[in-house]
Amino acid sequence: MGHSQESKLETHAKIVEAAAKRFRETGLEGIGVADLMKEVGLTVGGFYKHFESRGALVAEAVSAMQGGWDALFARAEERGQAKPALFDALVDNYLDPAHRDNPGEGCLFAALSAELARSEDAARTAATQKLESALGKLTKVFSEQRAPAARAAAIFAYSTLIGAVSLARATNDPALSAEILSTVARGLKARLRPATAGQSKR
Amino acid sequence: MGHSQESKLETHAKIVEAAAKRFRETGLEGIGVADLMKEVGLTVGGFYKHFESRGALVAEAVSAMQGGWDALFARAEERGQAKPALFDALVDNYLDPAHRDNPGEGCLFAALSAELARSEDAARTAATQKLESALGKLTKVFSEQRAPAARAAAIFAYSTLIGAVSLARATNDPALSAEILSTVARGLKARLRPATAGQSKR
DNA sequence: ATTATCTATAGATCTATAGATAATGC
DNA sequence: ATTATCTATAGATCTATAGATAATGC
Repeated sequence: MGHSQESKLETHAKIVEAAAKRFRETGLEGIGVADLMKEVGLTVGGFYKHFESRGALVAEAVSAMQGGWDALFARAEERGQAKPALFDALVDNYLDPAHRDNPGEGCLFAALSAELARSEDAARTAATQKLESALGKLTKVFSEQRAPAARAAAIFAYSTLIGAVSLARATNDPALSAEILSTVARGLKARLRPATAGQSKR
Repeated sequence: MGHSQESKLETHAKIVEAAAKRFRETGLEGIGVADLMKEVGLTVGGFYKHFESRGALVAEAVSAMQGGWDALFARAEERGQAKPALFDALVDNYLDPAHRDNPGEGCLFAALSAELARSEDAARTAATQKLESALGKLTKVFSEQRAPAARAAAIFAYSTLIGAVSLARATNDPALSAEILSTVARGLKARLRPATAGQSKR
């Protein structure tokens, strides 16, 4: 039995992390409180000292779900990477088979949109914040356009990405799944890649 | 107690219809066998004379799920509607708030992709057939292009539609939800609407 | 003394099966 | 006689709570 208040905070964070991964893998109802606690090396009984209810954990876990984009944005910033190259990197990363095959570390929306639609408001509010945050970042990639056009491009591209991974995961035909990912990657780059600043043709 | 063999077929079909609706509304695990039977006016016990397991019903229900597109394709055929007008009708219908708000009668993939990814092969195979069928119809809308380009356009547009409705359902911010639907509808028409045959500009 | 975690369990599910009942259809 | 459906229930979940245990921290 661990006991310090500091270790309780660590425990809390570990439960949330495990839930953030497993919920994306198994769905929001695909794993029970007991199994989540076991994954962190604890037992059921302690759970309700950390969360008011299972639903409270769902909301916290949604807030904690990070896809792989943050690193790409950070790297682009650091290297002074141009917008078109960043856009390509985001698309390639999102539509990589590795993302399709590892929902536990992947995009919240590709994994959980449908269940979020049926969830308590706390979880949906957390998801909405994640969505606005992702759209905000993506909008900057299109900043050579006027603000409304840039936001529209972000919403359009994000929808396309999420739909493609959703379909690629749903089918059990590997060829079709691969075709969806590669086709949509090509399509997004051909149709939505931002122009380099001051560049009107490529 | 109804008993004839003919009425058994009717009963079977009613169970599948109810499941096709309720699974899209509540998720594949959101309603139990007992409640599904109750919805058709029957009790649990009879279920396993109709289906070998709950999973067998899931697969049959997936096969039975029809979105609203068939009617639009039929009407276009009948009226000799041009491709661009049909494309616009498909987009507007799919991205209508009524579709977002009524998953039970809507697109299989917007409602169940993530759960299908975790389902038994029977259900995923049924879903794959539905997907190929939808892509096949949509590919014809782009038939003024060469075959590979038309199929690519269909995959791209379908992904975008599914992602948009997924996001519009997930958020609990009504303004954002409406913005996603209208933005993606405008974007698809601007970027992917097929040209009328023989028409190089609009 | 407080509290983070443990064991144990109540109460509410849900799938699947067993055996009874009452129509169908030979 | 067969069988479509019914009632009842076994066995396996899962959420949440009660009460015990053993460190922490005043």
